[in-house]
Amino acid sequence: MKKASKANSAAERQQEILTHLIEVGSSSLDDLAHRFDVSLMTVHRDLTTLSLQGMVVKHHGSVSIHSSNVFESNFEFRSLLAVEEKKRLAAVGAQEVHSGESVLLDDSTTASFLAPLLADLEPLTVITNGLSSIEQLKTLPGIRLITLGGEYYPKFNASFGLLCEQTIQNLKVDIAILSASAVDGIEAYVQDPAVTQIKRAMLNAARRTVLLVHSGKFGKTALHRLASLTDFDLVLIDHGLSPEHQRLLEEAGVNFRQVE
Amino acid sequence: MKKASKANSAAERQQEILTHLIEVGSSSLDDLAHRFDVSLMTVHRDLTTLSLQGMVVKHHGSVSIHSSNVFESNFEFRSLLAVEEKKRLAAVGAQEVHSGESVLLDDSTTASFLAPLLADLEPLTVITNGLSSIEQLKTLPGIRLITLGGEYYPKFNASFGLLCEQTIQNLKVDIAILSASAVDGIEAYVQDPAVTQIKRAMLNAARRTVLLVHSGKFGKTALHRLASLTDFDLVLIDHGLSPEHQRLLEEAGVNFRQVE
DNA sequence: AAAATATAACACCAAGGTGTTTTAATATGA
DNA sequence: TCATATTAAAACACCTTGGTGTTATATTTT
Repeated sequence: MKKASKANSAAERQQEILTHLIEVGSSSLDDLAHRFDVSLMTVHRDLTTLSLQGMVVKHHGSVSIHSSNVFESNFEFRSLLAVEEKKRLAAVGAQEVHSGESVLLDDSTTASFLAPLLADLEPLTVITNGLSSIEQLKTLPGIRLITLGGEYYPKFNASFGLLCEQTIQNLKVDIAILSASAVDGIEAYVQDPAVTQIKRAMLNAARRTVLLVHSGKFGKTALHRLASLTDFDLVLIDHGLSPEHQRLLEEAGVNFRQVE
Repeated sequence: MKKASKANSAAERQQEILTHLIEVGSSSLDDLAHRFDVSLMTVHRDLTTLSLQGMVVKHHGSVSIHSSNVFESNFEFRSLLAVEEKKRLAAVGAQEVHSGESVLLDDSTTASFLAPLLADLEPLTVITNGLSSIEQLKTLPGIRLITLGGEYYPKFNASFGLLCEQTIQNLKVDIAILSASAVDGIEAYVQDPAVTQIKRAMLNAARRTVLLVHSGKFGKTALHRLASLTDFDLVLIDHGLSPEHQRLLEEAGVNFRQVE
């Protein structure tokens, strides 16, 4: 069991509690107090804060994460999942980008982890519709940032729609780095039609395409098919991929690499 | 002389000190200590903080603002000037917007003050290229937010360029609310060509147009002519406008109003 | 009604911010 | 160049604030 690291601030502990709750679904207050080594009162206070933010729901003596469908696809929610794996994927993905190139990043959390790693590669042109990436890139000197506009979706913290698609159609970039919601067989899937539309446009606008995908997304499916893995020039996956899936990819001729 | 209002936090006082320094250019540490009613030591500490941020430069016994040309046109810099007047202008400007309409906001600091005031007017569609406005609007429920993409300019914390212009040309909105860098006679001027281009496109895309302009900008000029004040359906100015300018506007038939 | 859980009230503690005093560094004038 | 005055920095103590735990009171469950 992961020992709860000593939180040095209230906000941090609340984040840790939330992460823990996402993993286990729900918990008793007693257990949380013991696990994070604070009093019951403090747990109460933390959970009240989290529930005011709409992150959890309190019952009598227990809490559970607030898992409406809406929430589960929230940017804030997704950004808490498998953070370490995504960061490693992003780190390896960043190595595919070379100084002087133009890079297209999608709205995924994985891409937003990649953004700050591009600082060293200046001069560089980065194009993205993700607000999180934009916020990080705007502070980096030497990076030319092109923002993609469109209709803003809070669920993804990014802009989509016709306006966005048309803009992308006017671009041609060196490399596009995307993620996907699910992979079944050698097909990549995405939940939302608006997101699918933009990712497709991005793929068409790039000379090289890279897919970053967490192994936990394999064997699942989502509503919209984005592309085959063979359509990508490179697919990066973390080390948790099952042997069957590995064999499948090899047989299909997918150019993939497992990081670490 | 404006009495320095009691700051309730260190960061706030540092902001106030910076604002003061922007107004007066430079000052002795003694004067600052007296003016803000703190000890010399605290002034030292505040100024060290500000100089580490590159905002001011310390000399022996005095400070001056770090006024490179770059800095003077920075978004952060401009956003400190005449904050109160701009907020009042924004408040009155917000009254021109009606529930259910579509609103175009430019990249100005004045417009960014207007953004949070739109929360009550839902349902509402807001379209802007200013990151500051976007950040504020994205948290408001009931507001449909359309972001305008393009090449990001750190100087204005917003996106401009051909991509942005083309996007705007595909839009038609109820009302556009803009600001300008300077007004000479009845002509409104803007410093930067990229900004001018986008503001012009915004004017063309709107049925009603409103200009928010601080009285301190009258009698000055800037590189690019944006439009005549008569081209705007309404011009809002704070109460500091000189009688000569008032007469000039009246004679020219400008539909203007002085707030408060 | 009794047990369990939630909230409120209060006291305590740690951290950051401030002022005073002391010491170091820098500028000024002969 | 040196002595002196002025300013900067360091050290320390005080105060305020936000966070925490304990105890007491209220609420909910069973």
